[in-house]
Amino acid sequence: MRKGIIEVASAAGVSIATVSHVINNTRFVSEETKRKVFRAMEELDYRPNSVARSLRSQKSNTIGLVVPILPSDTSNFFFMTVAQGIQNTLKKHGYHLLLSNNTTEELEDEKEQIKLFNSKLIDGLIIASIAEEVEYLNDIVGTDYPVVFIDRRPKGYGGDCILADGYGGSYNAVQTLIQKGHSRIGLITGELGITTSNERFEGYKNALADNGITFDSSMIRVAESSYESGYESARDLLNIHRITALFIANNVLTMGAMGYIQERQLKVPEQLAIIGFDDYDWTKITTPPLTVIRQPSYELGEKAAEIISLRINDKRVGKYEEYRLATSLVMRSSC
Amino acid sequence: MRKGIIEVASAAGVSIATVSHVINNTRFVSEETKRKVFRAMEELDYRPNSVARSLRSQKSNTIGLVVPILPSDTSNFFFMTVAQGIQNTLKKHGYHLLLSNNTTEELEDEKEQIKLFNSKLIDGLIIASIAEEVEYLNDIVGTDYPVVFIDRRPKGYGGDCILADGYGGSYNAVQTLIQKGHSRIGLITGELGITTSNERFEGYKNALADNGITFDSSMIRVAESSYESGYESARDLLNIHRITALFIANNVLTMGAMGYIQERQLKVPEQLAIIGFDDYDWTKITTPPLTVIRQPSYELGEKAAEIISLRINDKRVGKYEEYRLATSLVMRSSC
DNA sequence: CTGAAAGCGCTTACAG
DNA sequence: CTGAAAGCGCTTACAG
Repeated sequence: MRKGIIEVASAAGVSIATVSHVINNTRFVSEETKRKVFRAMEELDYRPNSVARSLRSQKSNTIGLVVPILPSDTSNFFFMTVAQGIQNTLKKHGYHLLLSNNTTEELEDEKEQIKLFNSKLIDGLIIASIAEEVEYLNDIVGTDYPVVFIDRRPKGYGGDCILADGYGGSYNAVQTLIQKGHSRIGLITGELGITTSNERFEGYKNALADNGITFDSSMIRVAESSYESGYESARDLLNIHRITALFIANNVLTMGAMGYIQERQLKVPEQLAIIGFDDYDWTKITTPPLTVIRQPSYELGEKAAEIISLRINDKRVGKYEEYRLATSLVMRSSC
Repeated sequence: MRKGIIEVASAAGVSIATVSHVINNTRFVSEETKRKVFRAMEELDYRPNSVARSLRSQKSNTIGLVVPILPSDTSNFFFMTVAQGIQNTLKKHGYHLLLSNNTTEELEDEKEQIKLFNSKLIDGLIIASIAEEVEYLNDIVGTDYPVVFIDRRPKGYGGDCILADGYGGSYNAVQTLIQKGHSRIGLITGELGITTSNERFEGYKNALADNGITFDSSMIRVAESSYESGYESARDLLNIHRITALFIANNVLTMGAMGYIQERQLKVPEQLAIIGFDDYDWTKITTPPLTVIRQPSYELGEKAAEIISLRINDKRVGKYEEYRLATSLVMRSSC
């Protein structure tokens, strides 16, 4: 049986109101009284029941996180790294993290998860929505708590947005390949629609254009996010085209494409120059080690956690902002 | 403003008690009345406030998960995969998942996180404790809720235990190397103490012994769990010894060791045969693709979630059990 | 077959 | 400087 505030109050010889105010530092209490209360809490090993606290104060100190991770997609560690960044910084701010994966890529599923969160009374929501358009949030969230969007920027609802500079990273990658003398540069990208993929695609196109290289859509493969799909895209592309370089615009696809390239025993970068996406340790151990565009995924999570806690505590009011975290080229030996 | 049970009751023309009983199916209500209540709930888009529900019923439908993941250890996806397995099956049982990483490898931190969970009223705890001895749980958890241990089996507190057969996997790996003609087989293992590492170490030793090969402790490197540490261990081992085969007993260390081996341009398996641990997609794309011991991490999470929900609902009472999930050898080209 | 009411453990006006 | 009491939104004996 855990002790409650009543036991503490009586042990300290004060009212429960005073105990509460001492805990929350919410009105003046004399040093003397404070000491007695602290002592009583100590002795009883008192921990405030945060369920009761939540019910009364209508705050839960809990943030909900919804990210899309297919069960089949066992290699997509991007959102997991983001989640870690979120969790670790949320903890510093005294918030808990309620985790929910959208495993079906269905919008209904996403809504359902948010509704579940609602019944638990969350103070904020961090979401990488699968939808391009999230007007539905008006019905479900209303103005009950702030929403922070990560990785992609949907339309139709107001919230801060934490993104990596995918456009810049992609431009940079293609520019680098061009400078190395390539002009027949293939692209494997995740499905278009979400801003993330769109921007990376734009970066590819603009880098070509700025260098006077004609865009050829047959050098592009749009793939769903899976190892197999990356593998097949690389195979198709390399069998049809005499491309001399390949840029792969996301981490799972990079892995799959490398699977095909390793199997086919292509000499990299001599026969094919490669730049992949996302900097994980495994990119150091391919043969040769992979040049990649790094996006700061952990930091993206940290930032999202920071921003949402500012919003919750009204430190930041007014216009929603978009935060862009820089990407960078990590040069190794594949190009 | 969200609607409460009172609005539903008055809209349906019944008492709140009846509404509650309809929702929870907890006593007989006439079909007629049920219909009215359901209609009212529908119209008002009523969602029970689970904070209030928790406070009153002393259940939260929430499970806490504590796993150790160092912030530096950006490649340790084992527990993340486990967490996914847990989350996905918990969702099916109607439970939420509260996630907390122990990022310091300090026992105090672990305790603190559990205490935080306690104040939120969790119904169960799933934990991969960093401690070999968890008697402290008696004070913190008492008998308030069931605890399920994953990945490693600590002493001093009663709870079901979900483990992979690390001993068997390790034995199998070494046995395989021996059958390929190797007798000078190095081992890189995570720090001993936790049962996981201990068992894998035992498997290594017993496989040697059963084949009449003398154990030589100078062929062993004990490393902390990081890419760098794996890299350095491989370097040390290969510089000192003429080993012809290497077994690496965890995933992060495998990656680090492969980093060194790739850099040194060793011919695998000709100059060095290798078996690693954990089957991730990246093991397919090294040169050559890596033979590994697979442990079913996602399934381990699923199992943990299943067991804890059985315990919570008293479907399973009595003696705590240990569940062993089989490991398997995934043969590729590195040995 | 259903209702009136207590109470889960806190926070927070109100009052002095 | 501090206390008495209402109330957050439910569940659950108790009663009929």
